[in-house]
Amino acid sequence: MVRAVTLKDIARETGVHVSTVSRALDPRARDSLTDEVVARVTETAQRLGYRPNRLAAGLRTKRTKTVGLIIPDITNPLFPPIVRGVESVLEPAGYVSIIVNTDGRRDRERFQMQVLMERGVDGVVHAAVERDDPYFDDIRQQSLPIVTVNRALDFDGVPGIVNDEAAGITAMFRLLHDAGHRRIAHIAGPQQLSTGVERLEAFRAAARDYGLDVPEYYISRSEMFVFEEGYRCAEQLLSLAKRPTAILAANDRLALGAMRAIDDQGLSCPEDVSVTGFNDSDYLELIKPGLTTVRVDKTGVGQRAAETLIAMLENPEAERPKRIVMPIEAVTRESVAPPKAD
Amino acid sequence: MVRAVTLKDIARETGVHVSTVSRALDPRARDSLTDEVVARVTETAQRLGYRPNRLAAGLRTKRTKTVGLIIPDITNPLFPPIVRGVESVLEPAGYVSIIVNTDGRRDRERFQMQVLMERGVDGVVHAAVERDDPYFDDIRQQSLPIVTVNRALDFDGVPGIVNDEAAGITAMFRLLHDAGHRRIAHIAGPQQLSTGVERLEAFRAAARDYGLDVPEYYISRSEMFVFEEGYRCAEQLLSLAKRPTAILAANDRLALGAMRAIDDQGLSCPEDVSVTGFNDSDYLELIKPGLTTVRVDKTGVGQRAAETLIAMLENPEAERPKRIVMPIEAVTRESVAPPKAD
DNA sequence: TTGTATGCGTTATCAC
DNA sequence: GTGATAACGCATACAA
Repeated sequence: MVRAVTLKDIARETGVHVSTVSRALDPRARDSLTDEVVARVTETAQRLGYRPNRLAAGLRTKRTKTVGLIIPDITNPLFPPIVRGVESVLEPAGYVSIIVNTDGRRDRERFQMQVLMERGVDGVVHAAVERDDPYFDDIRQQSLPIVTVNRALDFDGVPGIVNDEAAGITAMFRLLHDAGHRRIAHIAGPQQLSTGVERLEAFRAAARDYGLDVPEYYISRSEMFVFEEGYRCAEQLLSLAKRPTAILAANDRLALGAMRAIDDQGLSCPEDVSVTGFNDSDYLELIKPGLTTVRVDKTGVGQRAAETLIAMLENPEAERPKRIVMPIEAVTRESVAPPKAD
Repeated sequence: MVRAVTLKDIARETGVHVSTVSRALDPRARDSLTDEVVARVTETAQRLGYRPNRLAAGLRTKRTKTVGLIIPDITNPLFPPIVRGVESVLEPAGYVSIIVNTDGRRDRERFQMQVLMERGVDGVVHAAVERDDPYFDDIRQQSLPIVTVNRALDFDGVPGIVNDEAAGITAMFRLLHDAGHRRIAHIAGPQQLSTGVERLEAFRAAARDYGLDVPEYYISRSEMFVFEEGYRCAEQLLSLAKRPTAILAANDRLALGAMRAIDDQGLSCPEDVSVTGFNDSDYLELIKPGLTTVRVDKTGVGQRAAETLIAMLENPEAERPKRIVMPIEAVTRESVAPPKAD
């Protein structure tokens, strides 16, 4: 930190008291002062290059205009656009964010939450929640405002901005079914994440709606939303006697892993096996075959999350939304084709 | 912010004075106290779940254990690994970072720097500097410790962690030359960035070393390191009467744009035109043909930058390094092939 | 070895 | 309308 211009300096310079300077610089208190004083103070502040010390203000007011942003891993391409969305709303409102990574580990989640509390964050945008984080009870008791984004908690009380998982999965299922597929397998996401369970449930529901009886061995559960797990699960599915003709993966990274596995087995996508993803990650348009997937508005969820949090901060009494579901869009590329005749 | 346990609470509970509690919790002051008191205080702190208020401490000590991290745009895949590198070093040292995006705009750079100063950051890791930022003079006078990463300033006094641009470009040039190319063009990066100029200089030097006379019209200057600019510059180069057989691009995104342009002209890479990039962005292994490029240790530069900054913070008197150059590695994939016979 | 007093920069609550 | 004063939570120089 660095010696900076303070209210005291301006007070000395203008010949008024510090508290007057403080008022003159506060839009809400300004009108109790003479226009002349306000003008002199603001001019001097400008001239001296005054910048408020947020630490001191925060110490006094208990509001730091800082929010925590908890994400699993910034190198996962899903999150940078969410982060930008959050910040695009925070910045004009005068907030900054402190970003912390959990790497999907619960102990780190708790630890990082403590780190944020030490810094006196006004609230938290949480993009790394697991369905049943037990420590959330504590958090709620401390009444620290939290909004989850992309994922949701199993219980209410914490607003969550999520995507329309059901619509997305249904759209992918329909695409595959319409192309003629009847042996459709699912690579499910981790079941401790809301996205994992909801997409699996939606898959089952879609199958039911289409009157398709999907055997249990057509559902392969991944441990994490990563390429390697997609590869592993796809290998399993492809080795089945009754090989599926299509794989509906719970996200893009799983889908990419599956595509690689298909390739490595001497098969090809989409001729032998069709594949779909979820998220529409940024770089997907560059790969071949283009992955048919569900586009989610990553920036949008981030923005909504930030807006929701700020609303909670500026108006603590207002009723909090429970869950905001954002619309999705199906993106058709080349990874889906009709199944080969048997 | 939320009502938390303070030193005062612990003092009341243990029957000693606040200052004693403060000392007992400070490793450097601890040894001036009775073991018994230290034990009682730490036990109580533990039990009550005490967490220091960093704002108050920072207000008092002028050190917040917070650093600013200025980047152009977190959605540019080059930066997340750098950010992780920085944080992997900051976190164990008890620091957090406030990340701000400049979008490559100077006015935003200044503004964000102000934002960081208001927050009392101890120092800044700057990944978005332009070569001759004029306001850097001010900054240096304020003696706010700064380290640049990935890019460098033209003048000394601010340590910079950079990659070995010359070695990277030379390696790509050699690959192309060894494959038989003699008509090698360059898509240069923006010349207000150190990476842009240094890679262009290195290109010229390499050509000289290989006794190749590269005409000026084989050098196409991009305005930004983006796909679209790579496309535009490549179109220019491909429309030349004496079409180059290889394009050495100043980074991966320019290279990808060039590949698309080649494709759109009915040509193919690498059969008709070879292409190389720089950075080895994360998703490159997924695209076809695989891009031959320069791998830079993104996490590594981030780590070194954080280490350097922390060293400056903890030991302000020590001499500061001027420039740290990190080694690179050539990555050979499929985008380079011998030129077609004329 | 421990307690007392003070101040970091700001804002809020009093007076005048 | 403006000034004086206290307090936020902590760290430290000084006393005892």
